[in-house]
Amino acid sequence: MDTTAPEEIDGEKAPPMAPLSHLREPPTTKRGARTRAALVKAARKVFERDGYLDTRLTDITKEAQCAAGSFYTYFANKEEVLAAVLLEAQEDMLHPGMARVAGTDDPYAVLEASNRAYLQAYKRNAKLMALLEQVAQVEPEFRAFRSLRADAFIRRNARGIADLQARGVADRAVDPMLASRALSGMVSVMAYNAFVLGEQQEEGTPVDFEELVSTVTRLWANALRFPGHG
Amino acid sequence: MDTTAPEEIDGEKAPPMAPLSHLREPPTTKRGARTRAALVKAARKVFERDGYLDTRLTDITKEAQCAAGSFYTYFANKEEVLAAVLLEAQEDMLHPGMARVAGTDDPYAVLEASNRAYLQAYKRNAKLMALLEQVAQVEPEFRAFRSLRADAFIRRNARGIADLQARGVADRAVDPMLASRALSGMVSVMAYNAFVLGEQQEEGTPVDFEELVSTVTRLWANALRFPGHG
Amino acid sequence: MDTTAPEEIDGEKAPPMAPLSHLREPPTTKRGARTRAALVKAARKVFERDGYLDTRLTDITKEAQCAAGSFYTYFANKEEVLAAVLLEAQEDMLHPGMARVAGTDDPYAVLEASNRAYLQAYKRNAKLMALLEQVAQVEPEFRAFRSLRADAFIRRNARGIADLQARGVADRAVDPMLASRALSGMVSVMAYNAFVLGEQQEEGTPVDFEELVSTVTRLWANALRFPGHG
Amino acid sequence: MDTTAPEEIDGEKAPPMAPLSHLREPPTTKRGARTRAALVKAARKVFERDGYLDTRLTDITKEAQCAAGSFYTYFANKEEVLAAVLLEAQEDMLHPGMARVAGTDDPYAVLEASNRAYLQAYKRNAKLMALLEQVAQVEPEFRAFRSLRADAFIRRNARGIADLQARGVADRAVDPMLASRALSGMVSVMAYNAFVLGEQQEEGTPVDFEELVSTVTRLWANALRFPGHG
DNA sequence: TATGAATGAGATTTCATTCAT
DNA sequence: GATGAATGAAATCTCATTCAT
Repeated sequence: MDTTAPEEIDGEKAPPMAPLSHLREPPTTKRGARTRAALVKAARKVFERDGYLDTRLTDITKEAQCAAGSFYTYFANKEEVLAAVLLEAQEDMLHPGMARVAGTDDPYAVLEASNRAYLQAYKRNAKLMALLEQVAQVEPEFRAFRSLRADAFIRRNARGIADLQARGVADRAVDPMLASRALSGMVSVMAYNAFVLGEQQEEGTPVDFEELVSTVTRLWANALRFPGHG
Repeated sequence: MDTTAPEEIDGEKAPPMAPLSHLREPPTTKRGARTRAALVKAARKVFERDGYLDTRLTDITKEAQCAAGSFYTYFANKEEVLAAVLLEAQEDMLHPGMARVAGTDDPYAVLEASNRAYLQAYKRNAKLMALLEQVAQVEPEFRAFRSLRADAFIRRNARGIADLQARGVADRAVDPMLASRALSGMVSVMAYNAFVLGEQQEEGTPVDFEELVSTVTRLWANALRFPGHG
Repeated sequence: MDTTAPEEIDGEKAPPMAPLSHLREPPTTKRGARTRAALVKAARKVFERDGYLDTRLTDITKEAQCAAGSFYTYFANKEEVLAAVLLEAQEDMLHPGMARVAGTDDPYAVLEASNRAYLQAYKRNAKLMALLEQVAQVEPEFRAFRSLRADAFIRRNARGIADLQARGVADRAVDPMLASRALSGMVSVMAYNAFVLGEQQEEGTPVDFEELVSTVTRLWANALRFPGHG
Repeated sequence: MDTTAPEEIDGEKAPPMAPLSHLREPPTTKRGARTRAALVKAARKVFERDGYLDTRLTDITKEAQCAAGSFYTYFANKEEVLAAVLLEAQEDMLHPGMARVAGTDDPYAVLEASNRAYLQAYKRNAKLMALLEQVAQVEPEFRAFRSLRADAFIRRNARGIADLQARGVADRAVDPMLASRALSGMVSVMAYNAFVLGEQQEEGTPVDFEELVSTVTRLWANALRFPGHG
């Protein structure tokens, strides 16, 4: 949707992951760094496999092939490893290789590219998104993080909508922020259904990716009354 | 959106709550019925207050003013009480006092009434919806129930969309089912954000209910290219 | 020393064991009462045998022949059982079958009887006193209890000293409270050395009980300049 | 009380701190000596601040600004550092800059000077005395050390009492050793109450130091029936 | 049916001590 | 000697579920 680098949207580079930054000092030695990395990697794997709640700390240390006590050298509890996991993944989750469509200004093309990029990123990180949804239901800290991530997209898209309204391309009757909430939400539910729920239940027709992209794009464009795509 | 009784949508009366029907025989004595009812009522209260995961069985029995052991006379575990709770509430959650707009066939008016009814029902049962979202993340059984509920709306709306397409009122370029998924999803996210998340965090502007209704209705109508609302 | 019932010393019946009264509801059933009693009894035994610090909760439940979890039906932690143990024993520890010497008003005889009673009670409860000394070093709550107990005696004896001063029998040059602190302290150290330390180290001459009584009594009487015992 | 150098009291120079002498070879290098000294100093500080039991080895090494592992180069465990700490302090604790009252032989004046010196030393080392009391409840090794220290004073004072009895100044009816135990104990309890407990609880009237000295001295003198101080 | 105490598996967490660098 | 991460044996505490009364 938008064509600016995400950091510049609000005119400032927001501190990312504010709610999750209770992290302690990074290890000083190489060995320490290795162990910590092994723990984070193991945590991600186990979380994605078993879910946050069913994961016991020892599952993580077992997977990381270290002693139970070693966990506490780097993290105070399950929440903290999860924060580390998300911190490592957030770059890819938040900035989905932006939608700069070469050589065009066509709003529809830009919108489609934006949606495609979002959905690709969602798909790529589907397991982590599933995890985030689960954790957000359980730990307020991560509920805040989920909101943060959602808001990043919503604001970006709101800015895009406002631009198009200014250019006379989008319906001026709707509040850009509210419309963005609704339409961004629409895309994210579709993504959740397709890539999270769609995977869990083997049955059912998996939606075709391109059909997904084109459907949400068309609905979005129509909703804002882009001209000429009748 | 639709104008038919919900049960007839698919041409058959689907067994509601299929995933939740592991319930045992109802109590035979009056006393038993009273105890069971007290437990279900207490469970709903405690679940809504503390969340599913943080609720201990003894919290429920304490609230119901009966002994811990009595619980097992009626339910095998926490899941079963929750099923009972949802079963009692599902009527209101599924059939939001339908949108039969007296004396009009105006698709826009019907759509708006439908959305208003949906959002009102969501708001009315917001705590239960929050609970359902939480539980769906944790117990596959209830994930299925959540899907069931969502699908009921989606199918209903898909039928509505197909009707409008047949009448030439809605854009025929989109698949009615896919469009319904997207647009129904859009409305439900908005509801979740407004009535579940909006309540949890005291800060922030609570969205005005009528603005919510009109925004989602306008976007929906536009997305399907209803004529004449330019 | 004094001849009044201890409760009346301060003109009011002080709430005994104030610092230790975090006890929860007593069990309702007979079975519960039995289990609780078994736990308290077992706790006393194990505490006296192994010391407070080296006692694990499971040692207590093992001794009481019940499951580890049952402990928490009655007590929140080790401190609480200890409080219960001390509560049960406090009567005997605080009111050592008072020194009412029949048919005499002889201050020396009264003093001696008082000291004998004190030392007998100390000896009788020597293991518990040892425990209390240990715990007082570790848990502030019990430090307060120890002080409470000590103060009960000190105030009682201060009252006795003041009486004797009024009757012209005791040296008026000393502050009764300060003198009582010193002399009561003297007796309690002797008791601690004899009955706590004396037992722990098998070697060494165990002091003769009557010699102990007569020595502290003589020193006490002299210190206050009782007349006529030259 | 006594007028002889402490080492000569028993006619022999007793090996001081016998129970604590499991110490290993002193470090050979300067660097080693420095590290060891830092550890002992840190240990004293942390022990006095947090108590023996609540002190973790890493608290000490952190305070000493060295690595956890370095601790084991010099000490086998917590007990050993404590022994080192006490060893360094024992000189001042045992030989309180003796009471040689210039130009007088007045037993009362000597006694008072002796008590003042003892109480001053106690006050000076109050935190260490508190520590010693705590540790004595927990580690038999240090219980023995505490006894050793107490006995040093008791024997010294017993010798003094015997001298005075020989000179006809003190009551011959009491056993000098037993009397010394009682009276020395009296002084030490007062010191403990004033300087250890008195500090812990901010409330309450702190006893005036000189009043303390004069009270215990008067009671002590009276107890032994020093003549002429009526 | 109702009661409420008893059970015990299982998860988290601490920290003295070891050991590779 | 010094470092600081790794180890793993405890110990506490929770709570769903059972069961005797």
